Amino acid sequence: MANPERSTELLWGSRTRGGLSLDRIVRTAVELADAEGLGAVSMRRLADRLGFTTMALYRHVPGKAVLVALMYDAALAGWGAVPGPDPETSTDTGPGSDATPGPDANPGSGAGSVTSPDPGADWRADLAAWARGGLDVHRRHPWLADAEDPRRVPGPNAVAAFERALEITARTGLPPAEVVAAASLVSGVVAGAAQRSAAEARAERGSGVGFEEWWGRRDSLYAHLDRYPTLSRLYREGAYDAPPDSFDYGLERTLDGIEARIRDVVRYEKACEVCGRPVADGPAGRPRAYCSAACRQRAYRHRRRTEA
Amino acid sequence: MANPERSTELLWGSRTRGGLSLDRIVRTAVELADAEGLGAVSMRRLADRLGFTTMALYRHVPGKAVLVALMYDAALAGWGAVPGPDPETSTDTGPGSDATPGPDANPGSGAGSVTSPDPGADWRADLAAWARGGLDVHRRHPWLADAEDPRRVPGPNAVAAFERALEITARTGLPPAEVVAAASLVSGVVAGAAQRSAAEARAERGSGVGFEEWWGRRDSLYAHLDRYPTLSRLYREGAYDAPPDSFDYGLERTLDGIEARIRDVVRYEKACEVCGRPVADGPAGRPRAYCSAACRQRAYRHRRRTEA
DNA sequence: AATGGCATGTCTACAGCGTACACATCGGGT
DNA sequence: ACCCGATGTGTACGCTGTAGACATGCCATT
Repeated sequence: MANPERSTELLWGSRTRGGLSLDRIVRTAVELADAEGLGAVSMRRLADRLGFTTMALYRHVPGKAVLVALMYDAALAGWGAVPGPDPETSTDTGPGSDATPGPDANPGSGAGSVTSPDPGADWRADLAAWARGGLDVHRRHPWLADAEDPRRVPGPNAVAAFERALEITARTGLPPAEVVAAASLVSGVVAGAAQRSAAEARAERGSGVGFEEWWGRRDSLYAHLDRYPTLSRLYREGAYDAPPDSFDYGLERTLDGIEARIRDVVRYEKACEVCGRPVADGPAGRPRAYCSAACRQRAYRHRRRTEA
Repeated sequence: MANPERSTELLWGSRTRGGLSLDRIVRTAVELADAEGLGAVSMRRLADRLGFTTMALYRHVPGKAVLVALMYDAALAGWGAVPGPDPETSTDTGPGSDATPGPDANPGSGAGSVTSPDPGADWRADLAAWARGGLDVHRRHPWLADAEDPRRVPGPNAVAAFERALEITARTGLPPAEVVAAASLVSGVVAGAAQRSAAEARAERGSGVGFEEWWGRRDSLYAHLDRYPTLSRLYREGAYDAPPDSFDYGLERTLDGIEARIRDVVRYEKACEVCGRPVADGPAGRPRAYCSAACRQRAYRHRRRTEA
């Protein structure tokens, strides 16, 4: 050990300064991405910011794809939380701060929960709140949309978020496959809005010009649009003067659609009195009790026998 | 001209072989992207395929961003077309083949069109067909999702497609701003589904393993999922056995939502019998005929006068 | 106490990307 | 005859992710 500086540092320096660690890497990467976008997170820049060389990162992370996966789940911390009335809300960042509130502290799936006595009530408000929460998360971490990957193994935070959506959606009484489909649909609405919002934010930062101003200067484009009758009629009628927020509109329409679907399908949630298979009522008339003529006949014979 | 080869070529070679041209570049780029994804379209590879050097491309295109914009609009050719019963359907490819069917050959916005006598009828079927057409386009060009850009100037094909969606949606009788919002919403559903489909396709090609198989091997993930009660209950109940197609489900729910919105809002489309301004019915009760008490009183006085 | 092995960090190098810049060639108008 | 713009070529720069060889320090075993 010919270097006394190094000795001094090791002997007297703050002990925690030294090690690179997975947590520090991921946390710093998330900060970098929050500030400058996922594109700004290169291994070199990240290493620089951490005060190490590029290749040091590879001692803790096998490659960039995995790093992004870790960032992704870290950023999703808290989305799955039940919004309860407790004041502590901002427990977000960091893969180390185990913000995942253990799904087992569950919001009353089995025994009746105290706060909301009726099981199916207010799924719509809760699902809307969940969606808005997701949009908030995406607004805090605009790069999330760029980090999407259909083959990514979901982490605890991602699963917790989806579990929460399923728990809410399940209260609608829709059949299981549709619960998943509906929750996924709303999740997709959130992801789509987040993507548009993030892309616009990036464009604005990249060009230095705001949305309104940029599109206001496209006169050479608008000159061509007279040829499209519906488009120009709608424009003349003020369709673009005060457009509704596209996320709100999409979310409300989607929830309307799910609501309509519930009206159509919940009556299918009845079991055949004989064989237990689901019974689909007709579009009108007296509700059916049996799934088929065979079962009805079987029930009839059974009744005859026991009554006799 | 010391080079006799060059002379021979110029004198005897096929005349059209020579020039690089914007059309050829864009067409070839689209082919390349169709076959190997947008990521495979680098200026070097594209130039190689065309038999020129990289920098030759820059004599025709200012940069890659513009090239992608040209590819994008070229790939959208045909989406805006009215699906009339004519057998010629596959007029898709190429920025040169002016496939845009001139929006002025319009589908009966003004005078009553012959084929569909009732104006509002079947907006739902038409909009669904438009959405499916869009998904088809995206399936033929899976890279379209990667080429999205909120600040891109739309080309004629993109505008034609949106015009078609607006034309259909306008038949619902929704107010102008909502026509745009609803059409955009459906467009977003298409884009979202296309994105998921493309990402999955790329993952499949990249890993060489199909969706089912890949997720079937994630046992080490599923081992963790017991902790999530709703998720595992739904799984046990078979929610994942025969999942509905996510695009179909999302599209139908979205159209349901628009339908519900029409029921809620179309009654607002009535004009005050006195001043002509729009009259909003209350949430219940007898429909209003006047926009204000003042107008009602004016109408009453007018009636008294004319009857007397 | 010495030693071997492993974890950690560093350095150099490579293939790929978009594109700026200097240069060669050719056709057409002054 | 001359020049000039359009077109195509070749080289080079800075950026990316990461493979591979090398140095160092700590821990467990001998």
